[in-house]
Amino acid sequence: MAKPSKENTPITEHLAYLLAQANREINRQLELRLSKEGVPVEQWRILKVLSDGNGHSMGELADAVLLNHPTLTKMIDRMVSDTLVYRVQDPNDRRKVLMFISDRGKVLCRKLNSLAVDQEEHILESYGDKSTSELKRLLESLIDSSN
Amino acid sequence: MAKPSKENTPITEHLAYLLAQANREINRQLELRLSKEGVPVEQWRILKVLSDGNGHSMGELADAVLLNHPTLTKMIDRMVSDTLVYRVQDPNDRRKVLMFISDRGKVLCRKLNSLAVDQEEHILESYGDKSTSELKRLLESLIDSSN
DNA sequence: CTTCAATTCTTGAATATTCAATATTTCCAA
DNA sequence: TTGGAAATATTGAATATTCAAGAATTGAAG
Repeated sequence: MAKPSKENTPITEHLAYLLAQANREINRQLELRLSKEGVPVEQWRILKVLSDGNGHSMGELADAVLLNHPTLTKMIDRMVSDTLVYRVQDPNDRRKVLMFISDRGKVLCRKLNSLAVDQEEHILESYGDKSTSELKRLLESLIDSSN
Repeated sequence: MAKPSKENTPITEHLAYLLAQANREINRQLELRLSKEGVPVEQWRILKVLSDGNGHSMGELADAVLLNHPTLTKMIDRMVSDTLVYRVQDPNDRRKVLMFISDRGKVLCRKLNSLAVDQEEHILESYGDKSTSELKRLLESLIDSSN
């Protein structure tokens, strides 16, 4: 009996591939909902992070919304033009810029949240309560174990 | 007691966000390994799909490797320049192009496979056998339930 | 103090991706 | 048959992302 080799495992069985595929699909669905308000997923994430009302530096934001710095800077430029967020120089460390959400941003964020909740509920229905929370748990622990 | 509302759930608890985060992290690690051979993850996927020796049309490939058509076309152009793959017009349907892997592509693919296996083994170690297979199972079923 | 390395953010050029339009071939209904 | 709609792949322009470099500020060692 030959020693089992993983070297020609089909791509569809790799964890990296399954994650990419699931992410792509769920993201596509979310995009579809949020497009009702003409907002890309990343902007919703930004608004959501800022909606705690506190100032967040660009670096902090970039980490939180999974974008690298230059991409975030350019996206924020657009959102500032749309008056969804605004910049304030950090008084304690003038290298930093603190981002805040505007009133207009808050209103938009609420609409987007409810569209996103719709999606989560749709997933819960078709995929099941139990599977969803179990999947979330496993993903969190995978992320933890990767640091 | 207020009715529990999901509308201000932190972003980190959304399934879409957890998937994006996990995908980003695992993909980053894989990228790092494959960069030893200077090959992007998508090219490895392409080689892997083609390494069954059969011809695959561009549409089929695009689905399999999670790229849209124009992006794939341009990536394939590069891989043809590198003589990793080659195009053949499908004799049965001349709208289609069949992609094949070259000998050079096969050699490279074997090296890449073993780098990828390294990663999967690293995940198994730090994350555990049980969690990994359970996560894979749940991801597969999520993908299924999304179609 | 002063100098120099580290941190933070932005910019511009290079690169990659996407959208819409095009070309080719096949399919099918009239 | 044939004429038009559908399927397949590519192209080019518009857009977005990334990489490397730069500007400003802080921190800290000498």
